[in-house]
Amino acid sequence: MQALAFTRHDAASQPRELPASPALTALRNTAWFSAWSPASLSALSVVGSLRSFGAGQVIATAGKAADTVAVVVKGRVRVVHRGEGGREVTLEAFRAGTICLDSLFEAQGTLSNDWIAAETSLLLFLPRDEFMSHVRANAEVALTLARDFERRLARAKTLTAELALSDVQSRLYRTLATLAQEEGEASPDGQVIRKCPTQQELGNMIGACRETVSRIIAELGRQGLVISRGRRLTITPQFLAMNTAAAGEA
Amino acid sequence: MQALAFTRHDAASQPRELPASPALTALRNTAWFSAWSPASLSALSVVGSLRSFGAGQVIATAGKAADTVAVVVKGRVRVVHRGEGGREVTLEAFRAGTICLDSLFEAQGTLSNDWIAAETSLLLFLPRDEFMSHVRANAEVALTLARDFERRLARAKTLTAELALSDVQSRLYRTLATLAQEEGEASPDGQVIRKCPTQQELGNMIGACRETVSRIIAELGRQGLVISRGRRLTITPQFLAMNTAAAGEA
DNA sequence: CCCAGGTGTGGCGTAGGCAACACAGTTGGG
DNA sequence: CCCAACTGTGTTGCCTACGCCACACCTGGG
Repeated sequence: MQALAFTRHDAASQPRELPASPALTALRNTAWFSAWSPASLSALSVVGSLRSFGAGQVIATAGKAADTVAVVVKGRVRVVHRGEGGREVTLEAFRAGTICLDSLFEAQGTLSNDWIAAETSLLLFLPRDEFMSHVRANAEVALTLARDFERRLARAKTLTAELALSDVQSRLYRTLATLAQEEGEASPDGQVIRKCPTQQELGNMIGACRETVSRIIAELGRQGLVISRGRRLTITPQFLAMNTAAAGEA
Repeated sequence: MQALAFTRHDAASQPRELPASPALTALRNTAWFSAWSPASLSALSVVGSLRSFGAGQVIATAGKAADTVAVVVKGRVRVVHRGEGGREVTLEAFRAGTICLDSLFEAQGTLSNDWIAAETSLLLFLPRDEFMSHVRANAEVALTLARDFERRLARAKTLTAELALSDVQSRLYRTLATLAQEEGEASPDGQVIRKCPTQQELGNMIGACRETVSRIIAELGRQGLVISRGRRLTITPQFLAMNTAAAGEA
């Protein structure tokens, strides 16, 4: 709202203000907001606040009032549900350029799950009402929102289906394959996943325990389908071929 | 069935406009469209077509082009994913007044799952593009859409979490409880669920097999927490008390 | 160098899927 | 009205996938 005037007067009489607000740059570089008008962006950036989190740090816990939305500027955020016995599942993951939205429409909404920084991350928090009023003003933007939700819904449904009718092995195979495709960098041996999620984390993503994941990956290694060295996991092209579009293994 | 009304007006010599189009009435009575302008509704109703389906009948199968959306005017639609070994899960259920949306935003979207009529149902099919152009024209409506998706996402996340970390028993307890609250009619003994889903269907909803569901319900009956007679299931208030907000049982 | 956090492996116990039947209810046809 | 043909339910037995426990080995960051 004021932002434009702000920057302009900056040079002249501004006591202490960054010439190119980091929040604004963050918004500009965020894929999710690509359809937004510059005016909305700068208006939003004024009321937003940047905060960074270390790997594993808790960003918010279930039950907290959902009065703010978080843009993932850098890093990765996981939405985690904790069960009784210390077990937990990762329900969703938000990578850089996406936005964590939960209970957006409930009047007195509260977060339904915990948000954890999966790695060192930089988040931009925006007041929910402010955010929503911009969405409300622009049908195209509202559609972006709907599309985003649809994508998330599709993912959730896939996971549900897998949990209900596949075994741990196939679930792991599939997530390794997609991980390779989305994160992997090509190399002579195959797709290399640098900074591969912990086996515990992999387990959480597919509803399995650490040990089982370990066993399966070890077996894959023995078969030469995968090379695991420390934090780096290499997925061979053959494995990829087997687990994309087809699914059958003994 | 609609055919009757149709023929009647036809004979009466109205070549172009039905005085009270069944499609329009359907739209008007559908909760999902309550925020829509009358103009949009009648425009849509003109291009919509009503069709009815018997219980268990397949409405559409995975892979079909998602070029139409379906409003559930009467009855209930289940979205089902079929796995290899004949097993299947119910991923979502749409009751009367809701609208089945899938792959709404993909350019060449195809349905990702099968749609089955859970009971005798009446559906109104609308061409997707037509539908979308109305949504696009009105931010408020687009927001309704987003809200709808968010609700579905929340449900999906709950199911995922349960599948990953609760056992069949607690899952069943919870769905029985919600079923009682949403479908049940009060009675001296408790909430009566008339036309309760088959045990097979219950199993599909929670990713369990028929036998297990049977065992658990039988046990509940023995404990007097539930009365199962034929197609009717009665949930006692005590059971409800136990499984709403609290969850712990031996 | 050391400690913490990640990984490999073995054993044990069990939830729950699959198969297999036997007994209802309901439908419908003669 | 009665007997088939179904469709849904109760129950029992077997068998495996996998979670949990327990412990030993890496490995990389301070």
